[in-house]
Amino acid sequence: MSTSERMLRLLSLLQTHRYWPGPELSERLEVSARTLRRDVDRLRELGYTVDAVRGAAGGYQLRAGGSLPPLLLEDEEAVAIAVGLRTAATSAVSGTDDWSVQALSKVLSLMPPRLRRQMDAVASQTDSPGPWEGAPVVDAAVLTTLAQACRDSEVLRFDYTAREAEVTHRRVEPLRLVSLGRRWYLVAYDRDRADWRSFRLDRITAPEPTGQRFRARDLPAEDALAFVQQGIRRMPQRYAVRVRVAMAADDLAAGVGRWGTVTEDGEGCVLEMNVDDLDWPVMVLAGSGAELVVESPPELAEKVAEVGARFSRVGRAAS
Amino acid sequence: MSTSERMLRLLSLLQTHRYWPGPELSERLEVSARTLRRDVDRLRELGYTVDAVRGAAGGYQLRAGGSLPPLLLEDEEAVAIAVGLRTAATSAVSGTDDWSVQALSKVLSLMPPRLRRQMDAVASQTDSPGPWEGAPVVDAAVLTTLAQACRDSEVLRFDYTAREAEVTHRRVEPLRLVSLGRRWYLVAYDRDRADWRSFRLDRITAPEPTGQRFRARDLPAEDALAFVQQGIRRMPQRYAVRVRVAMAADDLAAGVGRWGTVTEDGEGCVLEMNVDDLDWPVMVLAGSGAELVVESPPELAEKVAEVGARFSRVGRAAS
DNA sequence: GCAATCAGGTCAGTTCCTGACCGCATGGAG
DNA sequence: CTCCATGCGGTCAGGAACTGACCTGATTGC
Repeated sequence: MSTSERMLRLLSLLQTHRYWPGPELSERLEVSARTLRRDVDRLRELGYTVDAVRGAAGGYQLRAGGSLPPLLLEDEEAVAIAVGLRTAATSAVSGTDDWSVQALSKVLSLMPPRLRRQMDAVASQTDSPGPWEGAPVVDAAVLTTLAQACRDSEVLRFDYTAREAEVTHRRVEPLRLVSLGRRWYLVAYDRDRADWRSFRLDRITAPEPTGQRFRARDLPAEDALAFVQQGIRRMPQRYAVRVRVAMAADDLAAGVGRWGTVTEDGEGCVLEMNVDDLDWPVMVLAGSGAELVVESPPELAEKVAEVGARFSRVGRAAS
Repeated sequence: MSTSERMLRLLSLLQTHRYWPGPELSERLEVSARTLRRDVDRLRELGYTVDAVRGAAGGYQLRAGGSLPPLLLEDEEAVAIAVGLRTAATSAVSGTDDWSVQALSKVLSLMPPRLRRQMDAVASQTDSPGPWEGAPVVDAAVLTTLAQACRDSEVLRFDYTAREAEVTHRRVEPLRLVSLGRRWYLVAYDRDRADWRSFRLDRITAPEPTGQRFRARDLPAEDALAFVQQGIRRMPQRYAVRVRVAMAADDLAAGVGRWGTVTEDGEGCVLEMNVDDLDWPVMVLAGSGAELVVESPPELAEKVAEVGARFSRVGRAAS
């Protein structure tokens, strides 16, 4: 076994189990105890923090250091990571979204096929179609394909379904992925139209990297995010929800989380949220079990009334 | 720079960018082109699949091989992974949950403090208090602390809030984490009570590894999962939901996802789900916008009627 | 055809790695 | 307190492995 390989195996061992007695390590690596000590020293010189406990029942332990060591993962751990990243990236909720995509595409491009199949199997059972969001869910495969094409400056082909439902074929030079609101956009130079465009990812189908690389052009905007924002005439409609609820502020806040603010107000409290989709506030209100008054928007009042009427009919029919 | 370090840097470079021209690599690594070729050979001998494209504009490329190479991550990628795993693990939805925990505890224990802080910051903005689940959310810190204690066979101390709200102090030998339904349990040998117990994680506070290690005992059960199942007298109440809905099966299925099955039935369709919590089916039904008949359970019919009545009152008050 | 790239053989010099030995420091168990 | 298992590090000599330089081919795109 070469030295490099041995170092990797040592790192791997130190990552799986907290304490390793020296003799056990040296036996596993098939080297003398002296060489093991030298290997540990080498790791330390590389910047990894290896604690050592002396005395009887002592041993070695890898501790968090200044930088992240190369992660040596079991197959199942890798699958778990991929699945987690997949849902994180496709739901596009947080501020880490684009890094999630980057990490995902890195992991995916390195995962052997059998692990990728395993991941698909798990993900197909896991992917919850985000109950609260009406936003279209992005296909993870599309996302990673585009991310890799951006990273590699590779010309890309895909079909695009524009607003009017006409499907067009595109050949573009992809620049960057942007996540805005709950949507993903691809900023790319359209070769056939000879201009920059932004594409909604949920309207892209059958993306194919061509293998052909290109030199980056100048984007006529501050950055990709700005370009997308310029291009969007009408932002997705947002509702400013304001509802008076007859219950303790704390109890309501527990069910709402960070997607709304709850303020006390006399006997009850006031719930304020900004949402794209009225289903989620409706659910919160239904679950609250408390009397309420919808102050705005009118659409929510209508929706509540509609649900009330419909559910009342159910009540009569089923009783 | 030592050979081992150089190999790691080469792997890292190959992981970040798809194609690398040989001369650029050899320059970055500060070695001759010949040595670079030898390094690539070494990688191949270690089992990694490095593709090479000859001819002008050729280069090297790391491809998915038989096994996952050590992942060399950027800080932000690591944060994204940790956040993803954290939500995957704490929401305990999928079948990968325990592997998520293991991967998470591995990543966390290796992450330098600054990255962990960064992760906390992001997670605090991200953690959606799972709108659909009434189940208590498990603290990620508790989860990973316990996972590590299990892995390391380390005696653990914590406070436990039993059903009757009395807080007791425990010293246990942790064996394994089990995720059942939407809950996490710790199977451990309680040293003071001299017997095996299972603890609900959402009732554990302030867990502290003592550093003291122990020899594993025999669990009086098939495995940890079986032990937990035996111990739980009353499983969380599950409702078998069956509702007739007057809309196309496909449209409804899109909103329900894998958490229920939709079958066509004459003009409309039938929705069947198994849930712990009736809020989620109520929301699906509210969002459907269609007439419906609740066939079971009666609790759902009551709930629908209650919401219907309450929302109707809102309708009158707001109009 | 030419230029750029990867592939791989050979060789000599040098580096570095290994195992063996040594004495010392540390911490827990008896 | 004493003993023992463990980690720490110095030194040394032999040998393995690495490196760069040089060479010849093969492949690919312009």
